[in-house]
Amino acid sequence: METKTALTALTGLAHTTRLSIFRLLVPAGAPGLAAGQLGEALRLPPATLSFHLKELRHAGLLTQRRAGRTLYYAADYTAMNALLAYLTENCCQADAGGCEAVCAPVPARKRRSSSATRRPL
Amino acid sequence: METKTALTALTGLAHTTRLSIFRLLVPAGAPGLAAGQLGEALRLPPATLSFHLKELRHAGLLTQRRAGRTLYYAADYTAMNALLAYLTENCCQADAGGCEAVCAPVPARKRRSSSATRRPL
DNA sequence: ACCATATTTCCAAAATAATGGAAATATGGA
DNA sequence: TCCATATTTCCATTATTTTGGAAATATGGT
Repeated sequence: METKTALTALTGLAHTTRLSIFRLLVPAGAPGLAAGQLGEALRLPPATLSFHLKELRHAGLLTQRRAGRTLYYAADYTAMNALLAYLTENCCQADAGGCEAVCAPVPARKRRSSSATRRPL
Repeated sequence: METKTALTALTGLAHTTRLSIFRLLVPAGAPGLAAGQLGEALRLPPATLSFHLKELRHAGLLTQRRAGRTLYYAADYTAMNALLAYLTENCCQADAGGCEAVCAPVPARKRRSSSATRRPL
């Protein structure tokens, strides 16, 4: 992934409203949610919502699909994965302690709290 | 991880200069790099560099360590992991296709390009 | 053709973030 | 104490982003 791409993705997520939108869409999967549903859930004026949806879409984080009058937005998992990969690239190159402890994949048995048991999207 | 924390972390990374700094520090591991080294590598005026380092530090992404006159900065892997976990929380809840294909952990054998073979930091 | 709904685009005002020179602080050495 | 090096803080200027009302566009139903 190119730096510029990663940067737009990060900028996309670096805003309260947009992060909320994205996080509503992550569990929603491929069908996604209608713009209206998002607007109601987050209580946003249409223009504001639309602005942020465009932003996220241009950042490659959302896909758009029309069904009749309503536009459905869904999280783009592939883009998300690419971003995560970009951020963690070349981790653990240095051998000085502190890295390995955290870098090592979490053992399958005895999982820690959800925040520590990430798996690829 | 709290939304607010994730948001500061994302805002921290959502800037060319800061993303560059962070990515220089990721492979540098625990010893990190001196502010001066970063400034030289990125050709930044001291005030600008300092501004961004503070930003990253307040975002919890960097740790600071003094050795004599020089300040060393290092990437905070724990914070990074928490952020990644936060972003991917509740992935794959919906069963409609498109998610599983991407969500499934990459098979150990026959690894794809580096951008597809992320492992925890 | 006309009306209703869903959503977007336009745009100007308001808010927020970034830049870098100059002065200040911190540390170490002679 | 005095000087040099490393880095930060101060702060005014400049640049970028966000907001939301009003008007425009898109689609579907009658």
